[in-house]
Amino acid sequence: MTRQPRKRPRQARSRATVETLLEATTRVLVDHGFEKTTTNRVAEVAGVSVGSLYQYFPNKEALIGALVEVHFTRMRALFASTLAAVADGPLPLAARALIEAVMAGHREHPDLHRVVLEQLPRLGIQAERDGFDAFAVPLIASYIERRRADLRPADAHLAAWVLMRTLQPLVHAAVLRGPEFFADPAFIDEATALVVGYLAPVGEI
Amino acid sequence: MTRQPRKRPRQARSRATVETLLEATTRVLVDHGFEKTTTNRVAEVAGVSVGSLYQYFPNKEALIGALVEVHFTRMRALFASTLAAVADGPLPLAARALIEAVMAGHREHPDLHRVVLEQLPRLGIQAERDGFDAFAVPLIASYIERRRADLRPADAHLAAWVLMRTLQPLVHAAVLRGPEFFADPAFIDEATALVVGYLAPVGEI
Amino acid sequence: MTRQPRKRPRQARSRATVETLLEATTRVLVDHGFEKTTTNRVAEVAGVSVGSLYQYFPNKEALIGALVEVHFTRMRALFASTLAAVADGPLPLAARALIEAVMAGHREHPDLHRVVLEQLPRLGIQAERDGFDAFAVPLIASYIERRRADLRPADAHLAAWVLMRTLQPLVHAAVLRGPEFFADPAFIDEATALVVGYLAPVGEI
Amino acid sequence: MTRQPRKRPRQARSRATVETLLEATTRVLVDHGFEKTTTNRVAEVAGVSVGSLYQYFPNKEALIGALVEVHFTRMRALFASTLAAVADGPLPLAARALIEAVMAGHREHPDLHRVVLEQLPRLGIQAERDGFDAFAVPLIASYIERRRADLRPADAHLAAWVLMRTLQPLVHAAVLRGPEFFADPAFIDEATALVVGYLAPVGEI
DNA sequence: GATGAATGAGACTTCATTCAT
DNA sequence: CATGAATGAAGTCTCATTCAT
Repeated sequence: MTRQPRKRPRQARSRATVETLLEATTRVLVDHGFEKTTTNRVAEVAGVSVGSLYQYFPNKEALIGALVEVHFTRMRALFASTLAAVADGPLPLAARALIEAVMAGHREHPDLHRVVLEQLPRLGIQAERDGFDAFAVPLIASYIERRRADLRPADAHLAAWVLMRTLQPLVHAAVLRGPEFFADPAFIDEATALVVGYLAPVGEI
Repeated sequence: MTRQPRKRPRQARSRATVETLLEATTRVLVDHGFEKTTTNRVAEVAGVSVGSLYQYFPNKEALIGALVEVHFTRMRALFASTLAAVADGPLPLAARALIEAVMAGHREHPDLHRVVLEQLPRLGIQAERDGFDAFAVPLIASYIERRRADLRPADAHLAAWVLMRTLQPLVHAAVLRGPEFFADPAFIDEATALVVGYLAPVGEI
Repeated sequence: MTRQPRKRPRQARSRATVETLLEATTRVLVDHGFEKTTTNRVAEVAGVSVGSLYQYFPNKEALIGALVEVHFTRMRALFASTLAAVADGPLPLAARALIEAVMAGHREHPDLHRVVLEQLPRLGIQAERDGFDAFAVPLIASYIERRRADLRPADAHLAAWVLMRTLQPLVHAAVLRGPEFFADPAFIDEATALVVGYLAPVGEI
Repeated sequence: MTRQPRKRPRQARSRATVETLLEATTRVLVDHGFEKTTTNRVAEVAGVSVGSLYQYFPNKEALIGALVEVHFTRMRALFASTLAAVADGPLPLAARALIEAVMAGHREHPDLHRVVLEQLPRLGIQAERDGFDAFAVPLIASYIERRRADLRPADAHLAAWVLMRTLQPLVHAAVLRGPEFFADPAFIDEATALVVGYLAPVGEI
């Protein structure tokens, strides 16, 4: 029911336990899949008793939820800092940089990411609102807004949403196709062309 | 394990049973969600015994799988016939027609489709690729190939894949946002712009 | 409940069906083991509908029971005729002949025999009374009785029972050890020594 | 699949639970037979939840297997100590002592033993060999070896195997015939005669 | 007589969660 | 705070048997 951690760990030991539990959850999720991820198994892998798990997470949902939150927190930071760095440069460079940043973010733990993304609907989380979109779409929208003169879209927010809902799955699909495909520069060229062609189809910039 | 129907119904009676079971699955899935969709409940709603369910579907997965298959079969037919009809016209019209066709395909049973789309990952990532991409990507690739002179992409197959992995999630996201958003013509405009901008950014056609 | 065939097949076709069903039962039993022997599978292998199976056998027990009965009928005939042939010769030859006869009887379908013997307790059949012992023990007892002067045992019936309960499992164990062991003449020598040593330990005959 | 206990009980409480479960299994097996012995019924009789049962036994087979193992462990100890005690005395006394020991081992819980013996084939033919033969045959073989001068058999190992595969079923058959027969001293006389006649038919010892 | 679809009780097993120690 | 034994509702699936066609 609740999806907040039952209590904020104040002591160092508690924080360590929580950390260990999240890592164990990751491993079990990646190794065995969601269906076989039981709280008992997670506790065992974490080297902790089930009771302790329930000390920090009121239920299974909260456990997975915390993991998802970690993922999104990392991605938000990555995205925001990259955008800030390239916001004033030419569009093609900015697009390419953002795409590469997101791909880099997934390259680290592709298995975990797949499993996390697959579980979003099940957690009743509106990925769009609670996850990443709610954070990234406004950023992109204001970027488009600022450059409105050079870009095609009339509705900056809608365009930002379209880009998000387009690029994210594209990157995920690329991740899932495996590292050989992933490393192919042709793919990044095409993704960049998609963004640029959508925002500035006449090639003004 | 298996996801094939256990046996083909031969008599009229059993064909009706299979039909009833699929309808019941749809209803239970829509009303209660995947987690609460049990074989017993489906059988009960279908007014049939569990045993009969297992006569035709070796397990729960096969039941959902059959539903997904029905969905994909319809979509493939819809996609192929629409593409055939617009393949010789101007690109923007073709793009718009295809997008509208796919959206129309989802408009019929939006609840069912939402639930089917949410279950795809669980049925194996292959589902999407095998179900639709393997069918649609070659069609699009040959379309691009034929018009290679007018279009930007060098690698027709890669471009077709990018479009598939881009548009499909975009449409799905739109479906999941609900009917109000779905009805907005601005969304179709933007999706069309995405395709056109990607394939012919300088607007030759 | 009942263990009698539901009705005696009078027509040729019926007799053929019963025959086919028994053969199918044998094959399924040997190939899949008792646990996986279902009436539906037997009917399928027999190329007959389950309904037809129940036309001739009131329940599963009766089906297996009929098979067991066939086995015992063959063995009884084999045993009786062999004993009749050697009853008047020297004990060691008689013993050896009987042992070899029983072994020959098992050599034909060792898998079937194993499975039949394993199922005896489950069928609630007192192997000793209904199966083979009730038939063979009196025969052996009367053999001992007739030669009482030359043999050790005081209680012919008890001795016959001991021999039965001794040799039968010994032969079965030999069958289960496989054909290499089975073919070893040393084994038959030992089994013969067992019988002779028991009946006439001082070697008078 | 597995027939090993799922986890070793560490606390006193859990050891008690395992004990209770085995006793309950015994009772249910004796009262209702194998077919009607369900894990739920066993748990209920044990006054424990099914979950607890599955905490210690991965499946029904393992439960029965544990019972059988207890039986064999007792029998092995009984057999080894008896043989050690009589190994240096005269053969007839040794034979009689061993037979009586094994019978005494069965006399304690005849119902349980009957049911265990009936289930052996179902648990895999290996059970007998692994459970007892692999242990007892070498012991008997070395006994024969040591007295090779006084005994008939040339191949000590073969003779030991023949004796095992002969006496064990004989005792079991006696157990299954019920206590009246069991108590008859004439039976033990005959069994002893069987062993002595086989090993030393000329009666030297 | 034959067919085979349908039945449904009941078997085995899992796992999130609690609570005595 | 930690432990881990215990819980038990609930889920998936099987199969002997029946009966309408």
